[in-house]
Amino acid sequence: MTSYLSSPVDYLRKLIEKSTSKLVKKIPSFEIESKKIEQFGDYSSNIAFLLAPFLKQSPLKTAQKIKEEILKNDSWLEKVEIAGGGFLNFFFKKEFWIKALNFFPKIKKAPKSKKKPTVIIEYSSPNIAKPMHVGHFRSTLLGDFLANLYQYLGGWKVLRWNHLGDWGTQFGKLIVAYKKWGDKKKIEKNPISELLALYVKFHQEAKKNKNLEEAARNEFKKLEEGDKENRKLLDWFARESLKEFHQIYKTLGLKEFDVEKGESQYEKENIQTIKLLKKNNLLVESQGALIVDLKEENLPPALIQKSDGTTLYLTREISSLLYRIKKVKNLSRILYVVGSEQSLHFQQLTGILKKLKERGVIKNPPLIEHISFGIVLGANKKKLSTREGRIIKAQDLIKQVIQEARKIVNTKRKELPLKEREKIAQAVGIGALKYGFLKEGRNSTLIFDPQKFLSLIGNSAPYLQYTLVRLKSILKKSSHITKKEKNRWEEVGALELALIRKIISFREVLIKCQKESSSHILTDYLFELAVKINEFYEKIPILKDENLSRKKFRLLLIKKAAFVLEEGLKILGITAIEKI
RNA sequence: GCGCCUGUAGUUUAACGGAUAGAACACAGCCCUGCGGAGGCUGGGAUCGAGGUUCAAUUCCUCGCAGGCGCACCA
Repeated sequence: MTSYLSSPVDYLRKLIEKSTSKLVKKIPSFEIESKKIEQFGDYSSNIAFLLAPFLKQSPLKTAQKIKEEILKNDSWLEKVEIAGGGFLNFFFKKEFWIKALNFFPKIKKAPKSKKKPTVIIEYSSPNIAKPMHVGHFRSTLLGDFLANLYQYLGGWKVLRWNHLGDWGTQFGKLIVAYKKWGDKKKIEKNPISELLALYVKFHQEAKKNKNLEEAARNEFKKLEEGDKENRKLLDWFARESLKEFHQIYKTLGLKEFDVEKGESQYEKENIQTIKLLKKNNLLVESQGALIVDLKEENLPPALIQKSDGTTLYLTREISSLLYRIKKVKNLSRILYVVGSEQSLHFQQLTGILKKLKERGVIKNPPLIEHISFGIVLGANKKKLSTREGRIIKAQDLIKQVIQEARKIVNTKRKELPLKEREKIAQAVGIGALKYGFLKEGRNSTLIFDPQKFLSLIGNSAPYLQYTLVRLKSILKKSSHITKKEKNRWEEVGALELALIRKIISFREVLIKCQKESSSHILTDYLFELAVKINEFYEKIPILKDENLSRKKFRLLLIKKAAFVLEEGLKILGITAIEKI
């Protein structure tokens, strides 16, 4: 009944649909926008522009007609204006906004069904024996955010999946290097940097000694053929590396993964995969290797087995996909949060899945979606290469950001005990880092400048954290707010209205984030909300107000805004601290 | 060579084809007798180029220019 209170947009949409159904047979999909400029109303629609050609009238006249119909059907609008040659601008009554604020954030709960569809969100996926670097942040943070978002919005069983890179000829190189120059104790002490050093040394030596590459290929071949010694080494490398990765995840405050499974775990499945593809006449021999022809999909051929009989990245990806389809109940969607440089890879994977479906091998394949994002380049616009040591390690960056936050806390909050300052520095530093990645749309190439992530002012996590702390501080100092009290104060000003509008649209923003698999819509929204609320309490003293009902109303506003900020930060994975 | 992506203030960026292109940083000023100044307010400054489609183009199409990423035995 009151669901329109949580979504004015839905209300308007239905209203417009009802009001135009007499005018045309089929209503084209139209737009309802929340407007930032006050004179354009609370929301506006372009419906008249779209209907005008059907009615063979000017947009202006069409708008006039629609407006007449709307006024017959509606009871919540203060007025409807026509402007800009045919835009319909809607102004809600204040009464509506006050009711909506009291109602927020209640929503209609989706009926509880036992068979929730499962979504796998695959992200982070670091390579064993290599340091995690800034390139991994985009996947890791966006993936964690998406998983939080799906959980928050409900209706899904979410599986967080870490697909570890622990297979391939590079491990042949590492085994050669370890056998030649490795030191077990050193590695146990400092696993990844020691393993990386070995890897780098291999490449240096390989320039002089050409037999090394050959030896590496051999060691990897042995690994694929099940050599126990090499397998043991690989598993050990993996265990030691994971220790460090988990440390980073913990520092970043990520939720734990439900599944952490390396590429090396699909040996049996690889055999099955190749059998399956062969059986369905999908494999073709070409230059001694086995490929799937994807001309029908307008894609280059997909290499499945090398001429020496070993598998490739794509082969293991297919195996992993088939494994998930077999093991995960109600699997209906997989989001691969992986860089855009792999887009061909996922197109090929999709193409192969399609062919398997056409042949009836897989009946209800999940929707697989590559959530791609632009690569992260160094400040010199060059790719961050592990091999050449041209990377910014995750741990170093985290330390740097926390240090920056610590400096500020130490000067601004000298009076707090050390422990508390440290807690703040952590939350602020890591928050700023995460926010820095999440606030950007995911398509553009990110040129990574560490300085940028050290900024703790402006559109940043600390600004939001700071705002929230202040809001909470105001609420703490007030005792005039209870849940039961209704707000009767109705002389709401423009600032308050803008705030209510913003607060109410929280859920719409989240849904948009889900639809577009992007976090920047939420960060932008939270920032705008914070700016508005800062402006609000900067200009209007609340606690000193002698008009009690106005004061109560404003406190309610603060309370709801704080709620949105806190929930929003949680979904972003940023800690909302009590003190700052 | 082929394919995909990107081009917006000095910098980093936002805008399902919509009205006056929105921010942040930096820069120039202003506001501490105030619910926490990691704040608030004011100001200057931008759509790579040329065509086309449209009532309306940063957005769509074509051709350029510039950058990035892929393209068979790496992952």
